[in-house]
Amino acid sequence: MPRILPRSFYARPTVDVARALLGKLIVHDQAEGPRIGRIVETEAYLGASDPAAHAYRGMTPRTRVLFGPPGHAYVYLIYGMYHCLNVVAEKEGSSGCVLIRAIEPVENVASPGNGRAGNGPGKLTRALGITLQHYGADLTQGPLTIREPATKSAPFKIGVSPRIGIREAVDWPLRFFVTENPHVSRRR
DNA sequence: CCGCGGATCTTCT
DNA sequence: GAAGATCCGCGGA
Repeated sequence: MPRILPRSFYARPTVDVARALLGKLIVHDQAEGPRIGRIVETEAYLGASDPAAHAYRGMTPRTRVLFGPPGHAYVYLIYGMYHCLNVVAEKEGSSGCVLIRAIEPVENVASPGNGRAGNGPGKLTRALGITLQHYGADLTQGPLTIREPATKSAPFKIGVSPRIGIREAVDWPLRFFVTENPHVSRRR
């Protein structure tokens, strides 16, 4: 099995984690077998210094996990309908996190109908079976982990752009994606 | 192709 | 009580 990323991977600046997560594998073990997707798009949310971040206004019941140790999952429900998966970064006490915005299907990730399965933050959680029950899950052990691919993937270029769907700090270049990958989310 | 609105509900004010 | 780190389908051009 591919190697699980250690907690030290997440205990560094949020932007570094957001870039380093590109190409890594999200593995969700299920009874029927592991669902696996390759991360191809991320966004960095910097915490206390970032007006677009959920943690910007301080700790609430929802954002509690953001202030804890790195390498845990921050899952929340958006628009009453979709879940979004974030990875807690920085050392404990800081509240930076990385939103996973798109995956490339690798294993057991079904495409519904004609659309793609993982090209959007709400769609990839549905494809991987991630829900609020994964709030706070430790990504270095247990059924939900992030891993280094077993076989080295081909080198790729990282594209940078402003983040999508936010009202504050709209120009900050904190979205990162694998260039020319068809599973990156569509432009607005 | 583009823009608009509806779905749906938790969270915080 | 309103807004929200979304997505899809509809209608018009």
